[in-house]
Amino acid sequence: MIVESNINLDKIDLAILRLMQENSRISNVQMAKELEMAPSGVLERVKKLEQKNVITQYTARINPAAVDLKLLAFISMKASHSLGCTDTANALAKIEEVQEVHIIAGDDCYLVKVRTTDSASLMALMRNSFSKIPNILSIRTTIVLETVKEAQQLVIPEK
Amino acid sequence: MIVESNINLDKIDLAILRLMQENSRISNVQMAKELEMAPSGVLERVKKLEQKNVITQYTARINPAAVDLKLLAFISMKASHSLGCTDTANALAKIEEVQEVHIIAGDDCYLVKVRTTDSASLMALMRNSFSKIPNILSIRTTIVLETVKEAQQLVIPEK
DNA sequence: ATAAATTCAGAATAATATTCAAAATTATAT
DNA sequence: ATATAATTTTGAATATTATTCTGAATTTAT
Repeated sequence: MIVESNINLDKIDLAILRLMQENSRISNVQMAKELEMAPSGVLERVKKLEQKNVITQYTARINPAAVDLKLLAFISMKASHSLGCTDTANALAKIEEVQEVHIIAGDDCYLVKVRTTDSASLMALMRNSFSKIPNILSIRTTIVLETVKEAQQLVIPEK
Repeated sequence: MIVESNINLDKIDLAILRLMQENSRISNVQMAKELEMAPSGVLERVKKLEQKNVITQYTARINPAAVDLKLLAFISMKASHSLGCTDTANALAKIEEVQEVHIIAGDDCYLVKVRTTDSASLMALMRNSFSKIPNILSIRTTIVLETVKEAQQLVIPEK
């Protein structure tokens, strides 16, 4: 999947991205007003941003506590054959409670973000799912006590 | 800000959340079809989910590379007066490149997720912004080499 | 400078959101 | 269990918005 670079995005595109990032249910009419152009023109650009995979998804953010997901943890792991081991990362990614899987530089190899109901369910997850992941040498689990900021918005730079 | 618990959300609410999480630009008509109810009824529920802060935002996910944000890093920090030090966390949260700030249990105190253009801009950020954060004893920066999964979707449990 | 390609505006139509009153359902109190 | 109150849902009417398309304008490449 080829990804377009910033070069192809002009000021209007970036403005659309900022608006959409802030509120993806904004109407074309509203965007058109703010950008001072016709709704049809805005729509055209939005379609292209979707096609070019600049916009990858429209999503609703849901309060995790409201759906009983009260525990957030970061797990970092060492692997036996260091990197190159995409299998391990893919196996981690398949676990649905795993929100993020990063391959990292430094002491450990993988950094994983996990959300579960409580510590008991995290324990269950580790017993049932993590234990089956290949090539793991060691695991260090860090429990989040409080999340002060959790933005998904990107700081979209000027052209 | 009071947050409602799962108890008040019935099966239909959870189904709406799943649909909205998957595609926040889905129409009421489409949701109504899938849920086998009238569009107006769906709308009513959505409004309530917004009011109750179950849905906190509608957002477009943007490919970071497309807007030239190619570097992702996690920074963990030790603080001098351990926790209780909300000032430090708040100061971190104010930095716009900082996407997440978590207060964590364990060796370190804060875990921060940062996104910048490249390592040079991360360096600049650390020099200009992080250096001014109070109460920091030590910093450990972990560079992400590759992100295998980065979901924002929650696994919404059954009623 | 010219031609080609792209982008945009404006109008027409299709689709959707929104509102509201009445009916249905659910919860509550007796 | 029954009556009452409160909430939720529906269905129809209206307002708003999305979408399409063609010609004009702008941009880009030659």
